[in-house]
Amino acid sequence: MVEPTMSQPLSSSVGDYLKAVWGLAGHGVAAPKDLSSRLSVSSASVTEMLRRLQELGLVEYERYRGASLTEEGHAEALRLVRRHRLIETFLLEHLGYPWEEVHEEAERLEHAVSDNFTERVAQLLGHPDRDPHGAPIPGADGTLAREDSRPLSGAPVGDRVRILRVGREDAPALAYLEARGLVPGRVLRVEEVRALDGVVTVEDEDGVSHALGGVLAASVLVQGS
Amino acid sequence: MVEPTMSQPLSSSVGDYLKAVWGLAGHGVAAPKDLSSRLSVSSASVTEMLRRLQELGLVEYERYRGASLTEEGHAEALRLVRRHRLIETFLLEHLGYPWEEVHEEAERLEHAVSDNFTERVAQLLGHPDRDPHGAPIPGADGTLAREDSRPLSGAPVGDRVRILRVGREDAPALAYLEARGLVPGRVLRVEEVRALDGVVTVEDEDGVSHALGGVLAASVLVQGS
DNA sequence: ATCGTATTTTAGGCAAACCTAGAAAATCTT
DNA sequence: AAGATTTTCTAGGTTTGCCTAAAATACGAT
Ligand SMILES: [Mn+2]
Ligand SMILES: [Mn+2]
Ligand SMILES: [Mn+2]
Ligand SMILES: [Mn+2]
Repeated sequence: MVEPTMSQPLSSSVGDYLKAVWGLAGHGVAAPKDLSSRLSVSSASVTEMLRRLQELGLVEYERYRGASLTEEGHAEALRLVRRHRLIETFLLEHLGYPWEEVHEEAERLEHAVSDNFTERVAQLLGHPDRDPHGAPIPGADGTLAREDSRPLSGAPVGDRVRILRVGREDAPALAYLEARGLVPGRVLRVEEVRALDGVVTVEDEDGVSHALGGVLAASVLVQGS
Repeated sequence: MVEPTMSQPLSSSVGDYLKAVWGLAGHGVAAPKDLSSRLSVSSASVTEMLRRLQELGLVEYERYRGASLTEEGHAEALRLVRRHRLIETFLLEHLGYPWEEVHEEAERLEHAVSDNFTERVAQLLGHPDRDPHGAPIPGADGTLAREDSRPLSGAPVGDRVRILRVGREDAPALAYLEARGLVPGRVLRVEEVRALDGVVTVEDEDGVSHALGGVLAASVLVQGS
């Protein structure tokens, strides 16, 4: 089913656009505005690139609407996401990087490593299925495990939940969460979800309470414990 | 003494040009023709880039003669060489890459990794002073150990010598040498250096003889055992 | 010293990614 | 249904890094 158009390797810009479309919309349509702000690039640049990506057969693009990934584009995006997440795991586990620093390095390395490198790292790591932030690592065959989690901000008060994943990649937020032990695997009890301002208060296993703003709480993904 | 012009990071092209000047001439002057063939780039491109490198303060360039590295350019070249050689060592020792495949991967990764990454790898490896091909690894402070070796092609017949380094980076030659165990550390006895065609015959520790063409023998660097 | 060859530079182009400014289209508000 | 606002596209421009073809320079050999 996949076109055999294995021409030249794609540039890092192209790759980052594909990842952005995937991250924003999955199989759906990503709006130029959202791509522009996610990639920190002018909307003129987005328009231009989307046209090129369509030319390359990587997205389906409709003017004034946005772009969705073709099968080929989707496969390429997932391949990059796999690399990114494996590299993050490697940096943390083998090079001793702090949790909040792995993302930036991976963002560059994902474009420079070969498939050979990627698979050797996967093997070294024992083929993990989640990265240090709890995000699932796509398989080498392009499959991605279904996610079964809800944002902490929508958890019922009183519930015991386990952090499955942290859907953030900016260093300050990650450093803050790690300092409080709010990392994947941690079990919490939901004390309060305040309607007024969205602040969520939780108690961790050591009896310590943490209050998280609505936006931050929404990026902490949990599953019923 | 080093200018504090720590502006934006240099591109991989710029880095590869600097490494090429260094590899061809060290502190001396590298000719455009040699850069052109080493980098597989037209001479017009070389002229253009040398002008830019001068503009950036990385080389001193004289028309129709070539370019030599400034202090800053030299430092940058050595920094890349350090990365390259550490990465090669890491690929071999920790990811199980075959000897002849490490160079190509390192050639790309050297431009994508951070100093942080590099120094963490150095630590993981125990701060090695030679890479898998026997080439010395520059220190983080920009120092490079003096080399005390001679080409095998110029060794006196009858001498016992130890391979210190293999000055080649193309996969076929490396694969050939490794298949015969002609790698750094191996001790050989020089049986014949034929004036006629430069072919060098050596006997290894297991009593096996090897005949190497003049060009290949010149790239095998040895020291008196 | 001059000729012929090799090397280097110049001139002119091209593609990838970015940008700003302004026009056009879509969407939200009243 | 306008009008105002937001979003997107178009037009035109820049930088980096490469190219080919042709002119200029340097060098080696008679
Ligand atoms: Mn990440
Ligand atoms: Mn990236
Ligand atoms: Mn190498
Ligand atoms: Mn390189």
